[in-house]
Amino acid sequence: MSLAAYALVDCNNFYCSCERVFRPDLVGKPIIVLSNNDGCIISRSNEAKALGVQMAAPYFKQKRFLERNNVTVFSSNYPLYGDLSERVMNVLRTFCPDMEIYSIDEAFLRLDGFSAYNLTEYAQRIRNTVFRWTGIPVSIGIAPTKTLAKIASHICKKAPESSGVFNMNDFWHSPENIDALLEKVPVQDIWGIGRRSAAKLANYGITTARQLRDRDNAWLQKKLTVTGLYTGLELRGISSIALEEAPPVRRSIRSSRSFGEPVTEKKDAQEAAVAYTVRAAEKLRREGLLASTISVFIKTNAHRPGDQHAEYCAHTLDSPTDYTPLLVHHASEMLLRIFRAGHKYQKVGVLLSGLESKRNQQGSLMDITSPETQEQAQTEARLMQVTDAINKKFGRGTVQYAGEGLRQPWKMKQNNLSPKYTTDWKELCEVE
DNA sequence: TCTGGGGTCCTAGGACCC
DNA sequence: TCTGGGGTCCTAGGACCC
Repeated sequence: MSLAAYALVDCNNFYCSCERVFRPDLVGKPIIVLSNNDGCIISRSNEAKALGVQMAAPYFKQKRFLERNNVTVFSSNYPLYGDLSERVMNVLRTFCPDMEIYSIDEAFLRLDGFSAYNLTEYAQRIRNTVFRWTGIPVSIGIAPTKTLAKIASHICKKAPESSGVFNMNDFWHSPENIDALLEKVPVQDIWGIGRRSAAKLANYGITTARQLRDRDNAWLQKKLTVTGLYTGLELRGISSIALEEAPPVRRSIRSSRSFGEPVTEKKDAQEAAVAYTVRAAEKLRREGLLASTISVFIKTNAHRPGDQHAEYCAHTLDSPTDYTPLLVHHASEMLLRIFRAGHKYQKVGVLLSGLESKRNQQGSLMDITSPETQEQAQTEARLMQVTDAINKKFGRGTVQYAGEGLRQPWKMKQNNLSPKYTTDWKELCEVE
């Protein structure tokens, strides 16, 4: 039987690469992309990495250094990244229909059926095509399991001579090569092993992927739960984490942001809670879902130990809904309940959970409710449809809820935003 | 002055039931 | 009144991911 073959296609420094597609003048130069609120650094070009710029470093601490070194800085522009991601995924699908979109910049492909091809060459073709059609450079790791494919893609990024593809299957049948390779992988670089588990494993003298692989199943399960057991099996080449081709059913929708400035006024925190509820409810309807529970949380800045307050409040509705005014009403009320004057708040968030499909619900609703209730439900649904349609056509916030406020002093910072080149007619790229 | 946002899964423990 | 096993469901907290 031939070896299973999973490929992980991973976009290189994805957000930076997206910015460069529209700014070719920045190719070969150091650039970075910041998190929301211009808080910390979440993507670095190779040139920025070479300067020693650290991932997740707070921007304000690096600002001087970045200026001195002529690093170009971008606020994150998610509509742009989402659009380019979709284009990359569409190209990949033409090469392999057995595909799992794992994140905005990664996809797993199941390449078993392509044994007639030389897989390394096939991956090379995928890589070249993605770059030609979208401008995004990718790395591809191939191995008998998803966990090993992740490792293969890391290896490939670190080794320039791999020319963007690393195929572990090519020498799977020489165990000493695989041993040598896994020996060089630190345990915390393995998919599914985070900081806490790595620290725990270090206490048992386990610091490399090879050492983890060689522990027995019972030990792995005892120390790291079943997820750790699966990781161990996958490191041995036994596929235990399946390809998920259909996106999993969503369980929750969250909307939360750090404030641009610390918030001390109840009214401002309440506006933010309302605004986030409006956004979460839009997403709910876009995906044809209803929520049965809404929660609101508020917190102060964890980096300011002198002023700490964090609280959370949940409300379960009589029946699941996607009606914004009702959700806004509950969110607003809960916020007032958890807000305490005298604190400098950093963040408010809204979580919708207990989600179910609207389609399943409608039938049963019709059976048991009165004509008046049905009519009201239809009026509400139409109102939501109309506001969604207007906001889609003319831009978010064209129709706004009064509770969201107008001045919005709590709004996040985005001082280095690039234009919406691909998703907004007003900001299309101009060609001269 | 300034430190992201949005998700999932697993386990333990409590409440409740037969 | 006391005793017991076994099952389900829910929630909070921890850990992980990109």
